Amino acid sequence: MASAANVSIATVSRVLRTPDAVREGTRDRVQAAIRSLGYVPSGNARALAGKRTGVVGLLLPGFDVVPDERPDLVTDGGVRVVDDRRHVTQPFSSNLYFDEVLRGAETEAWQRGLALMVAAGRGSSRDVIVNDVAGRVDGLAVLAQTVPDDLLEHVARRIPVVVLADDRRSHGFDSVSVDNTAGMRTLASHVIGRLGIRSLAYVAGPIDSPDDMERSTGFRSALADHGVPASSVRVVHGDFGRARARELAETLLAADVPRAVVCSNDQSALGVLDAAAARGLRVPEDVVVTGFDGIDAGRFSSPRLTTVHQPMGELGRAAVRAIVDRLDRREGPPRAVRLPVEVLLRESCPPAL
Amino acid sequence: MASAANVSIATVSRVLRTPDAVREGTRDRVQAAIRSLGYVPSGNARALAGKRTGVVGLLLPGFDVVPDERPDLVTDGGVRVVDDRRHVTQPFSSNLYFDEVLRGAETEAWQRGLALMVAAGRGSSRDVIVNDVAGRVDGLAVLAQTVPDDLLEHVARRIPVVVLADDRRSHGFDSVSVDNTAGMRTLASHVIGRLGIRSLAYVAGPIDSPDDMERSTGFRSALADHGVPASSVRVVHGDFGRARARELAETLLAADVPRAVVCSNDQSALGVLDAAAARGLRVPEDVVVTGFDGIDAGRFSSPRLTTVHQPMGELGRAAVRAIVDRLDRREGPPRAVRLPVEVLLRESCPPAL
DNA sequence: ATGAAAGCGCTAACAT
DNA sequence: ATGTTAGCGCTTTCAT
Repeated sequence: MASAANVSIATVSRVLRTPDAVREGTRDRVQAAIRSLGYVPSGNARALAGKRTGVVGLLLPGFDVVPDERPDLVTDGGVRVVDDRRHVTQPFSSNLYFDEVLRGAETEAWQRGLALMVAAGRGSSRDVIVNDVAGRVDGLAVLAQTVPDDLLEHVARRIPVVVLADDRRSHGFDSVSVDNTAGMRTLASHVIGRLGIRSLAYVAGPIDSPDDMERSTGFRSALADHGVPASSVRVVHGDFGRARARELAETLLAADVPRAVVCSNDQSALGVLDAAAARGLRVPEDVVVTGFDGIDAGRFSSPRLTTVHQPMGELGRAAVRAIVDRLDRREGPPRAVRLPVEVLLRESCPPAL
Repeated sequence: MASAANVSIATVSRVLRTPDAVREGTRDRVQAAIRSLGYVPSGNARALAGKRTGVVGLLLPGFDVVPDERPDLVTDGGVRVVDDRRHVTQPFSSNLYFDEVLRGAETEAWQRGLALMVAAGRGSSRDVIVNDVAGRVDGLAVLAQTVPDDLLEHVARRIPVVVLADDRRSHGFDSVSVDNTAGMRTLASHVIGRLGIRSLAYVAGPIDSPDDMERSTGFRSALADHGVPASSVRVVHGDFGRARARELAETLLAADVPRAVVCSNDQSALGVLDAAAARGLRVPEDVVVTGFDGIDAGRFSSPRLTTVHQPMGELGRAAVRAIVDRLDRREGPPRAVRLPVEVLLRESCPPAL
């Protein structure tokens, strides 16, 4: 390549990185050669020589997509024809969540001239994958609970690691998370203060979930703010899943029906909606229901779900920013970025009754 | 690193790549050192030495996310509260399309021990980005119309390139696309042959769209198959957009209403649904409507949209497979993979009337 | 303004 | 079974 333009390899490098440092005639000659030879510089060699890769990594939890079963109606001309009328809508929301994070990270990365390498921490090969991407990038963003702590610590000794959706300062990692507490506090204040509801139930998540803990704290703050005794609130613990929440709500809504059911996440709230419908209770007329997350299914439920929306795309963007920050400032205590959330009032708990 | 375990650098390499070629004691010593030093091997150096990166690239069209505007209701405790009741659902479907492709590619890549680098060909910096990823990967998958041909040809001289969702054999590229023709033919056959409808209208897309051409061909085949004269079908050309389709359909459904409106894509079909609703026509009782693509919005429309579903995830997977194939067999004519589609019969055009 | 040469951190012969 | 060594394709001084 270099020889085709009668220049040294160093000059080719200059044409690519610092074109102004090369005389015009020479530059043109080199560029012509690049074109005619179909030359594309090796990013790997560059990264190796330059001691930085210009790539950031993003580790998502397993993507495992389970295709749903639908009966063949006929197979006509090699094309499957399926009766999709009763087809149960997939709980695709969790995937969407990651997709948005990914898109945010992608956007921010390229805006900063960085490439993005994605990987999903799938099962057994996870360690290999993690090391593999860690060895190719300048910094790594990891979604909470995707990678065990010890592996993360190992990697963090070499490159900046930022944990998403979980405040890990205490573990020594930079983190980007969402303001669960303020979000729930605001939503609950709406229910109690604005709508004037004082008969409440709370559907919590698993006791060990950090998200749930923060949201519960926010909920209790709202109670305190408005002088509602915590003891007057019936609290049940679900598992963040729709089915379990529905079971719990069947009981909750059996007698002495609360005027509001506040849930720690959207899936639970959807389960409560299911139970309310089964019991013939109208939402929001008989009971208002709220969720947390802003998953897509909540936009399509009936009634549509009032919730606290997490800025997924921003999470991805902030992650990349955090990595870049850390790259510029290798030392210093871990930082935690808190992203604001947004309360979305929809039909299941409207602005006013 | 090597010295910490009293071995040569070559032995470290062996422990990592061919552990069995190293005596157990030595291996343990090296692994201990790896752990205690937080050593992560450089993927770049490896790629450089090994003459292959183990990474495939995926180029998507711009991800540009336009956040929608919603009015602030109040801002309470730093948390925005928004009345989201009338919030128009975003046409997020096109994004979902790419997300699924991405997920498919991701899955296939990691199953084959390859990493995945993603980039969105955004505006001006596109050339830079393309070259940047091209220089870092063993092969590149590009979504149709993301990158101009000359750039693609340049890159293709160095690494395998496969074009997605567009049959580019004629251009010399490998490609993975979807069987538009058979899909439309099958769906139209259902309408004509099975439902016995002979009064049809067809909403086409832009005349220069390869997708549209194939679908039109499939449609005409179905007409011929069932002896319906092409001249009896009213054909209008839209732009694949919902708004334009609605305008066209207003006219189409004004008088002499066809029993079926077959559309070249889902967005158009949704526009037709809009028009039908505006005119007080019942779907499917008065007129049946079909689309093509299988976008999510069609699962949530009312009535739900009968369509031909494209296997987006498979597209991504097949793309990675095509790259790997080509890597093993650098020479030879371009190959075109055709993926099967699936007809999904939903309420807008049910299995039977 | 350009060339020469020393690495960057590995892998892959080739030796021992 | 392990060490030695020559690159891989660049960037970056240091000369010229």
